[in-house]
Amino acid sequence: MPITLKDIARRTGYSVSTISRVLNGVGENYRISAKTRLMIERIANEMNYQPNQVARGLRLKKTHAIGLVIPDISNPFFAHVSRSIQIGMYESGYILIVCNTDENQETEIEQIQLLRNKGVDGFIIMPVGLKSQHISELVESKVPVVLLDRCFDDISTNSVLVDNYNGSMKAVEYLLESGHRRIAVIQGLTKTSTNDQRIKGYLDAHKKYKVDVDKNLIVGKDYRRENGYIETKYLLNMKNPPSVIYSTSDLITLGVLDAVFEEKLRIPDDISLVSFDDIDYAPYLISPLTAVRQPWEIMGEIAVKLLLQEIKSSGQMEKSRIELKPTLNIRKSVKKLGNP
Amino acid sequence: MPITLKDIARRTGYSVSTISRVLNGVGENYRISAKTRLMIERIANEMNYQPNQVARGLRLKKTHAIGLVIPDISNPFFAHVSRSIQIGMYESGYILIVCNTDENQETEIEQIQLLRNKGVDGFIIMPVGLKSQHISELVESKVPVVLLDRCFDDISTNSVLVDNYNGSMKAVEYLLESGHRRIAVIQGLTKTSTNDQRIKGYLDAHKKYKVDVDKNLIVGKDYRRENGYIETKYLLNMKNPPSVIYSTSDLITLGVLDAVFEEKLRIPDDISLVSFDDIDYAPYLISPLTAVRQPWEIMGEIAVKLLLQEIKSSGQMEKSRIELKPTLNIRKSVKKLGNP
DNA sequence: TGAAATTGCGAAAACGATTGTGCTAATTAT
DNA sequence: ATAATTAGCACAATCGTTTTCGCAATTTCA
Repeated sequence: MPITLKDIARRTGYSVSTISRVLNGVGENYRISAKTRLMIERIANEMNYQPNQVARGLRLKKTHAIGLVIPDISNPFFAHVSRSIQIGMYESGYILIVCNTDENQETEIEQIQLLRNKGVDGFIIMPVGLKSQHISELVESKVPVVLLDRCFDDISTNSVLVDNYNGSMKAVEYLLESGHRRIAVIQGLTKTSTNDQRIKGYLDAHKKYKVDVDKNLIVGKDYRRENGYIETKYLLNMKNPPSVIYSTSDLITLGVLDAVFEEKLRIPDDISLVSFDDIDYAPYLISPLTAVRQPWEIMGEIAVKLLLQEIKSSGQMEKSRIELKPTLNIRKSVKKLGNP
Repeated sequence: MPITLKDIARRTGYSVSTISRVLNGVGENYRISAKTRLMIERIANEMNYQPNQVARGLRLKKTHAIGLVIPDISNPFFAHVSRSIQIGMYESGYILIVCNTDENQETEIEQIQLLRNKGVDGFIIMPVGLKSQHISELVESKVPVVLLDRCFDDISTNSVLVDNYNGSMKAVEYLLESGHRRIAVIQGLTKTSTNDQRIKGYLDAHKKYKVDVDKNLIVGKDYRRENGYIETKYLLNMKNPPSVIYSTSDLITLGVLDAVFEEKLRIPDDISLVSFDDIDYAPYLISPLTAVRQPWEIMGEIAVKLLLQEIKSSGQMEKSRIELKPTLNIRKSVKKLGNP
């Protein structure tokens, strides 16, 4: 049985309220004498008193817990961001309740509701991105929220993301400059801001270079490894296959590699590859992977900062949307073609 | 303002206790008439009542939250296990409070205490492994605990781990059979069960093959990438360098790769490499990596199962220690040497 | 018809903390 | 000497649930 204030009260002879005040350091305000204070503190220590945070949460309507909602913790991008968030939040005295939505919109809605009932003080959400109403309800209820990675244009929230449009554009421009003309792209979840921006970048880069886009080269529908595998199999077996595959996320890239190796093709000799999301192992892949890197740690740290501010200002803060620049790490997975 | 039982009571004219009983589905036991039940349920739905889990947690002394304590969520091994645990727990109605200890023993102790105060119903802990007293205190207090990955022999807890000894032995035997005689090993955190078993496997494999061990080839001290980097730099520049480096974890392997590439060496021509912990990208590394694979998902699922049982039996269950077999995935990072 | 049984529900005490208000004794002021 | 302060603390309400106990009204039974 854990020690409660009542136990200390019995032991010391003082009342529960006095104990509470002393242990909260507001004894002086209530004119608790120094002698009493010291004695209470000593006994509390002796008994190793640990405040029950559930009770405190009920009374104060603050749990010092925040909900972290992510699609998939085993995805390196999310894992790194999560770590950064965890550390920042813990330093500020918050703990993290982590939920995986598995890229399922309904699961996300359900989990957010559950977390609200648990009384979390705020949310950092990397949304699936298909629906936004449940999130705008949060915002309207003045629940502190920060969106990460994907965002919505129709609701005003704090959000942290990378400039997906420009990152994608840079990557595709690089491909075009390298002489590629048939550039396949494997999309992530369509109808999400992130994906649409990346595709827009892809299209606009083509436009800028006055290269026509073959719509058949725009494939894929979600962020799973299988999506990468299936679409790559399809692309590689086209009558007129692409010379390069642009994968829009690290898990997709893994599927692409599965298929490329199954087909016994070599990168970049037989097929070039570029990826949005740079993983730790990218430099050491069989063909060091050219990839767009998102600043993980920074994204996490900024999200933490925004959320803490939002909590402090209790929803009165004006929302900020922070967009970070991704960088293109050029390695060796893209073949230079002679100007065609 | 969220709706409370009191609000529904006012609206319906019934008492808080009646509302509570009806919404908990035990109305019949208390002879609440069908008419009343239906009416209360209807109104509760209309008002979109969501029970306050903090209050419920206080009253029931059950939060339906469990603490997941891991060294580092950005490590792929831990990330995969965590995902598996998250999914299993969520299915059973539990949410996860996740803490990163950063391989710091004191942080771990602190976080476990914090989680207890938060009233978690149980723990799944992947301990740092240097101290065990705080964990045995948990067990003595009948708090449900499952240890994962690393464990302690001196306390009796549920634990799930791989057979590190045999996994390590298999890997080193393979190296010896491949003709290697100077096998360097980069350790993880020393004095932890996991590491010590792996080193024991390393030593016993040598013994079995009657090969003397050069103690200078046993290096390293923790699981960080930097450790892999530094020790590899050291090993590669010895007067009599090893022909193969055995890295005991994926993060270390990353550091090894950093150093090997910096030295412009080729794998396996100039230096062979084998790793404990198989990562998703292993087959696609510049030299497809030979590695010991731990069954992530299964480890997570078993941990969940054990914890749920332990919670149900409220600490009366006999503890089980479940050891899984790792497998050696042989790829191409180890050079075959002619029998020396 | 009166006692016993049943129906249908409410009051109130927890759970463990925080906090506004109030009360008594000692001290100070007048 | 009496009134006014002040020091030092306790009471009790509160947060939103759950649950034990019980009570009045109705029905059943003899």
